[in-house]
Amino acid sequence: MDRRQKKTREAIFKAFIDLLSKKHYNKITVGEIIEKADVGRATFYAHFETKDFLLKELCDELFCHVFDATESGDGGHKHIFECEAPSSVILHLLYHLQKNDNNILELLACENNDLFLRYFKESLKHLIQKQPQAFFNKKTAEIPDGYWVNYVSTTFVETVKWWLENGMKESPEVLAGYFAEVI
Amino acid sequence: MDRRQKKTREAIFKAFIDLLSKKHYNKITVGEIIEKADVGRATFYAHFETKDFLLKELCDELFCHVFDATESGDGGHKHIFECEAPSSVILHLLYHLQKNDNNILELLACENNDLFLRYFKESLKHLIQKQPQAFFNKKTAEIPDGYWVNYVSTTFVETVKWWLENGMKESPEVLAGYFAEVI
DNA sequence: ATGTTATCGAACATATCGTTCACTACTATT
DNA sequence: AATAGTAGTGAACGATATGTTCGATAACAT
Repeated sequence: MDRRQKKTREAIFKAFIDLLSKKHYNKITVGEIIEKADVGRATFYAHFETKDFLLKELCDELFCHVFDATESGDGGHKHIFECEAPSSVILHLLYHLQKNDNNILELLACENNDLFLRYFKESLKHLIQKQPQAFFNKKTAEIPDGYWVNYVSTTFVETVKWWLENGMKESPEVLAGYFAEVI
Repeated sequence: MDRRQKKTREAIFKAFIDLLSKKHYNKITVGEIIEKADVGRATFYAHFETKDFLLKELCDELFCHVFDATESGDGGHKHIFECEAPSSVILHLLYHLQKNDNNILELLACENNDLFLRYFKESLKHLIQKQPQAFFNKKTAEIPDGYWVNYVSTTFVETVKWWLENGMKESPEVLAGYFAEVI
């Protein structure tokens, strides 16, 4: 990819994340984004059809990285959830969050980012459906699958949100304990 | 209150609910609302400062009615949650939802209404904190209160949402069973 | 060196917002 | 029934944001 394109794209993402952590998505204007990113108006629209698409692409990039990370070269893990015992998937994810890869925390922590949380939850749902053994161990037969998947993913998202809103004082282990407790 | 004021206010609420059930809050314009409500532009702004305030007032009215209903005259209940055994609070609430008082269902069911769900959840939190015995019976000591309250209210909201999205085939009893099961 | 592509920057038409104002219609009170 | 007060009307307005266009410039790949 052209170096210029990459630079522009990243500048826009960065400006957008910056703004998202300070104000509500609805109140952010394209004008603010391009000013902060120091990018021409036409350039913005050459990259993203609308502000909504910008958010979507941002989410795709972030969650793709978090849930499907492939690190090449430095001997990193191939796939977050294939190199771990299923029981520690949650813990692993919490560690990633604690390290704040990709500044994902700013976005999860800030109020009013429902769209963002929705994407997070959707990614989780896919994960749960792929790796049910990590989550389904306590499932009782009478509850429908769809209800259970929704329940588990929501609870996890809310657990993380609560963690952030309360200063992330707990260790990932303690938090995973809370999560396991209610599930 | 002046009959005209009341009529206008209700026409605006009705139009707004109508639109909310069809499209995303962000995409609804004041122009659409006043056209559907058949009300002058200046009139709208005489009643509501902005679209955001309209939503807030709508939520206040609906949730106030659902959570704090006082029916006078026809021998109705004084306060939904004072005339019931604590254990059936959830069931009672589900019955109310099933009857679709105030068209609240359209709003909960439609996609993208996060603001609305937030209000619902906040109301629930207050309820839980007022009536902990209805929800806290299974609480284990190690979990922080804030986490638990958030967990229970979120799970309830998500339970209702799941119910709606799947056609409300289950009876309130069955659904309360699912809820009790996961909690 | 050359053709291609990305960005710039300014201008543009369009849409929505929230306000204003003179005018009309309704309501409550006497 | 007359009147004073209140609410709604509808058109117009300035301000702001949107998404597009286009010629000029600079960076890129080969």
